[in-house]
Formats: sequence, C-alpha cells, structure tokens
Amino acid sequence: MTNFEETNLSENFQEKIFDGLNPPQVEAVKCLEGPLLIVAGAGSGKTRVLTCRIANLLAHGVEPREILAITFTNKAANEMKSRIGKMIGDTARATWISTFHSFCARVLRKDIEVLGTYTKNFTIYDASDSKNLIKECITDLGLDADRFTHVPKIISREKSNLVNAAQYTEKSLEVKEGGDYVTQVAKIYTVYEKRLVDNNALDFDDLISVTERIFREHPEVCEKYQDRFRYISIDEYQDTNLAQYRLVKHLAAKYKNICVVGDADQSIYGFRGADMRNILNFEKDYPQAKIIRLEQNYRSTKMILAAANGVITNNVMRPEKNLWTEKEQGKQVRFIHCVSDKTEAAFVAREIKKLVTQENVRYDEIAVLFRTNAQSREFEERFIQADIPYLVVGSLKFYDRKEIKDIVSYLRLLMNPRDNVSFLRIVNVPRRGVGPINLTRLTEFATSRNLAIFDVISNDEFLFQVPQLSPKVTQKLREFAAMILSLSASKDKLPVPAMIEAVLKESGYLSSLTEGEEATKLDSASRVDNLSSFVSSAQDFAEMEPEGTLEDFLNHVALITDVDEIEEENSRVSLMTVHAAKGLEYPTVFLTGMEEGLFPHPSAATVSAMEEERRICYVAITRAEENLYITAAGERRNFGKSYATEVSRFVYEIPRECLATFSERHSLNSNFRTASNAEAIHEQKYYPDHRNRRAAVEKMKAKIIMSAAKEKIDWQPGNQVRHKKWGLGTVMDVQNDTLKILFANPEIGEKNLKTKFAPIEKI
DNA sequence: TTGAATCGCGACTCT
DNA sequence: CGCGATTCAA
Repeated sequence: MTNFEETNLSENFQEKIFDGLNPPQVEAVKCLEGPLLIVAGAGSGKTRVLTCRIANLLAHGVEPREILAITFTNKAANEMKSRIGKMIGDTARATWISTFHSFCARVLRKDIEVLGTYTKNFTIYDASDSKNLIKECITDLGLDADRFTHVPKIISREKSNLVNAAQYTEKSLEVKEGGDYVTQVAKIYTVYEKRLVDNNALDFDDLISVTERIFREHPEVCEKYQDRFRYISIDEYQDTNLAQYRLVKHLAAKYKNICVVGDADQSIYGFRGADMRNILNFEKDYPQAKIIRLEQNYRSTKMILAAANGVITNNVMRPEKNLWTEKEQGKQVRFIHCVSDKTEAAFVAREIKKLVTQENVRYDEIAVLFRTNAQSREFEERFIQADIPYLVVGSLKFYDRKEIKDIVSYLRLLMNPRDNVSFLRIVNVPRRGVGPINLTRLTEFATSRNLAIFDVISNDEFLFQVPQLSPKVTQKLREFAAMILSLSASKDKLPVPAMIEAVLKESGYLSSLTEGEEATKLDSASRVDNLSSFVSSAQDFAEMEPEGTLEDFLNHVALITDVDEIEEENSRVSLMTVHAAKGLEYPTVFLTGMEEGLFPHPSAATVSAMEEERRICYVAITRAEENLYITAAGERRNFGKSYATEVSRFVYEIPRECLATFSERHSLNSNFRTASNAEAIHEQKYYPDHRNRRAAVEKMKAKIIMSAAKEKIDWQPGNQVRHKKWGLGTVMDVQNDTLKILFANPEIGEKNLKTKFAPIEKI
C-alpha cells in the first residue's frame, strides 16, 4: 500500500462508513466505547450497522485483531468479512468474525489442554453422533432405551444451562415426583460425560460450556482473550442461551466494550435454551449502557409490515416497539386456502411458473417457507415434475449423508485415535468381515483396560489378548490398523483434498461403490456424486484457507450448516424452515402450511411457547420484500393418514385490509370434485406405479444428476475444458481417470485432476 | 457375517 | 407412509 492511499484512507472511510445511514444508525456506528445495545427491528439494517461500526473502529485505529464479532451463521460471518474487506481492505482479515460455536472451537483448539482431560486434536460430535453415544450409554447401563428417548434433549438443555452431570445428579436428589426417572437420567448423563472425555470428543453444547468453564476456572486464559478482544459485538443477542451469555460476560468483563444487537420479537430459539431476558436485561448487566433503537424497516412494503405487526401485537410479553417503513404500499398478502397438501404444492409450483414466465421473476428471488422440514417433500416432488430448480436448505444436511459421515469418520479417526464412535462406525465399512459380536468383545476388552479400541488393534500385544477372536478377524483388524496408520502418516504431508482422495482409495470405500453389483444400484451413483462434491468442498476450503490443516477442515465440516452454503451461481427456489430463513430476505415468499396443529405447532402448550410460535410467524412474514403468499391445506397427510385441518390462528391475526383471500375449492375444474378424487387422479397421472412413489422420485432425481454428469466422456489431449473455479483450460495428458490440464490463468497453471471429482465440463 | 425381509414406531425448530 | 432397527435364513 502506498503512502498516497494511506493519507486518503480516513476521508475515504468517512464516506464509505456513513454513506446512506439514517440518524440512529449513524449514532450507533459512532458509539465505539462502552456497552451498547442496539434494538434493531426486522429489516432495519442491523447487519449494515454492525459492519459499518466495525469499519469505524478500524478507522479509529483499533487493531483488526482486537475485534471479535459473533454472528448467527457462518454465512453472515463471511458476508460481514467481505463487506468490511471492501471498505478497508485486506487488514480486515485479522478480525475474528464467526459463530459462537466456531469461535469456541478455535479457542479450544488452542487452550483446551489446561483442563488436563482433553487434547487439542479432539473430535466434535454432531447431534446424531451424540445421540448414538447416549443410546449406547443407556443400554450399557442395562436400561430400556425406549423409555429414555428424549434424554439427548434433556442433556443438551442442561448443558446449555451450564449444569454438568455432577450438578444434575445433585439436583436430582431433591426431585420428589418422578425422582426415579431423573435419577436414571443423571446416571446416563454421568456415563455420557465420561465417555465423551474417553473419546476425546465434545458435542455441540460442550463447545460453548467447556469454553465457558475454561474462562471461569482459568482466569489467566480468560484474561488473555479479554486483552486480545477489546471490542466485542454480538448479533442476534436475543437468541443467546445461558452458556453463551456467561461466555460473553467473561470476555467483556475487563473492558466492557460490548455491543449487542437484537430484537426480542425475533427470539425463536427457546427450544435450545435461548433466553430473551438476556437482551431485555442488558441495561441491568451494564447500567452505563447506551441504547439505540432502529425502527425504520428498509425491507418490506407497508402492507407486509402491517401484516407482521398485526400478528406480533398479539404477544403480551413484548417490549414496546414501532416498526415503520417508507417503502410503497405494495400488494395485499394473498392467502390461498387449498384443498390438500398436494394441491397446495401444486398451487405453489404453478404460481412460481407464472411469476417466472410472465413477470420476469428469477427463481432465486423466491423462497418457500414452512414450519417443519417434513413439509418439503411434497414441494420437492412437485417441483421436479414442473422442472422448477430448487434447493432444500437444512433438513438432511449435506454432511449428514451416510457416505459423507463415513468418510468424515475415517478422517476423524486419523486425527483422534481415541474416537471410538468413529472407529466403530467405519471399521466394517466397507465390509471387512468384522461383525458386531467381535466388536463387542473388542470394546469390552478395551474398556476394561481403559484403552481406546484403536490402541488395542494397532498393538499386537493387546490384540492377541482379546478373547475369542478368530485368526481371520485378527488379521483383518491388523490390516485395518495398518491402513489407518499409513494414512495417518501422510496426513500432514498431503493437502486436505488429496488426503480425502487417499482415504477413499485406500479404504476401499470408493471401489465398493463403483465396482461389482453395487455400481448398478440406483443410489450408488448419487453417493459417488456426493463424495465428489465433498472433495470439491475440500478444494474450496483449501483455496480459502491455504494454511488449513485436516483439523481445521473437520472443524469447518462439523460447524457448517446448509444456510451457509446457499450459492448465488444457479438461480433456484429456496425451500426451508422459517428458522433457517432467519436473517434472509426474498422478494417473493410463500409461507405454507399455515394450519392449526402445524403452525402453531401443537407442542406449544404454554402461553410463552405460543408466543414463541407467534414470533416464528413474525419472522416468516418479515422475510418478504414485495410479495407474500400464505397457504393452508384443508387436509394434510401425516403418518400415511389424512387429517382435516383448520386455518392457523395467525392468519386471522393479520389485519383484514392487508389480506386477499382465495379458496381453491371454488375454482377447481370438474375432475377435482373431492379431495380424495383429486388425489387419486394425481397419483395415476404422475406415478403409474404408485406403490413405489418414492423410487419414482429417486429415479427422477437420478436422471437430473445423470444429465448433468460428466461420466463416460472420452477425454483426449487437446480438449478444451471449463473449470468451475479456475476457468478455461486445455487437456495436456490423459491417464486413466486423471487429466493433466493447463489452465489459461497463469496463476493456476497446470493441474492434475480426477475426472470423477473435478468440477469441469468439456467445451 | 451378511443380506433380505419384516416389524414397529414416529416428526418441531438448529449449532 | 418411510425409515431404522430387528430378525431370520444362508
């Protein structure tokens, strides 16, 4: 950077930082020291304020590395990073902008060893890993797993309230009614806690609570971070739970430069311990706090905002607020009462087609929202038929797929040999002739010696002591151990993507899918496809973080969510739950399934739970910029049966003048006299073999994947290719499935790429 | 041990 | 209805 630019920097800053901000926003951006609460209504530009405020801190000479910003999703973090980067340049990279969980993971990778129980290479277990481990604890205690199905939820809740197993046990002694049950839960919790340590693993809640514990028990570590992060901002503060709240409190205790942003009306994470009181009591925590309200909405039309306000005013427990907009009046919210869930999906598909073909709307300007993930299926089926490109955000996360979890388990085992959960998952995948009986024997032996299972099989002295192992099995286990050890030896030498390819190959995982009978199976193709996406995501990661280790990549994989990955390249309709839509906005929104018994969800038994449902509805409505459709089905299929449903109370809470109501019943053609008849016709038409409807959908999906696939291309030197990231190139050499490609971009140069994995097309 | 067939139960939201 | 867990035969 030249001196000239340097001198112009601060004027430039002023312009960029304050340009287009309204007075309260300016005030917030200017307030740099001390505690600050920004009460920011939906669409009031809070992200912008947070971003500009950080830029302003930097403009005032605060070092980038002194800044910590916690956001709700990784996507929001990345967006903020890139916006700040645009304002002030590369130095912004040194700021820590991340989610609570990523922040904690980073702290723990550095400092977890002060506890003496974990090592830095710990594994992060996702929800299903920890659920499985808990189940194992239950059966090992000789208890009936069916009676304890919601123990994972209980434990998670206790952890987010910073109650550990010992404290829970103590608490359980005082419980009078149902004390038996609680006592047993306490036992399960205790065993689970111990197993996590044995496995050198942390679950999601541990990431927060263990970090909090370190800050509490080791003031010297805490102070290190206090001195480092002298300026802290927390987004979506209304959704923090006790653990997160305490964590923030520790961090901010010394300098008290803490800025929190939030909106109590958008608190929708009560189920994981979020406590609105954290934001409502901010002034009590920090009596000198400055409070700024952002009440001008820049997102939605007057009509949509009035609808949202009409709904949320029905909440009693709510701070006074007046959100307004200068935007145009806009169209009324359209409410369509459909016959069934099927016709609802059909309506949405038709309307989307109409918008796209007649009104020049792009697919990616449209979102379909629902309360529960299960509702997405109907839309998916319909959209496939109608050729509407879509993206389901959430539900089955990409990294939750079997094949991905398998490979991740291999990688985890390489990192952390103590990880028995991952070991047991993959030791017989692909089949190595090691069945459950042998594994139980192994596990029992390892547990009795206080060893990790992998330690046993990688050490002949131990392995030969395991009772009742046949020589065949022993041999297989030794081969497995040797394979893992040899992969492990190369883990620091190979770049992450190459490492993954090596695992796929050496483990025999890939060939088990591509060779023999498996290869002809329908889902093998899509699994291989997913694995190739996994490798490309590792390539993306390696590009973004050239220094990134396998550990860093696994961190990333454990903490990334689908919302983080909404891509902008292809125009697709987004399908997601309201929760996943938080923080996002779309010109056109379909809010679907607005029925009693679904939204509000029947589990909302108390007044405060119902108020949370209403806030979820408020969040949904306020995602829309111009067009909002609300739909309800008169009849919905659940567990294979159809039920009559009633329109959600929230629909009636929308002011009449904001709502245009349509009923599908009156506009049906003669074929559709009754709902059941309509469904019969629907089945016949689209699924000739409707006993196998699911397979039909899979087939359609596979077809789509196939048509895009680059398989069976006859590659020749001289072929021109286009790579998703690296642009144009020429094939220089072909060896089996590996292409040597010279890219036009001199910075990329020559690369060796696997045809199966590389995101390339022949041109 | 493995693969196929059957059984039984279940779904709210997410890091 | 669909999935995962369990059961059973080879």
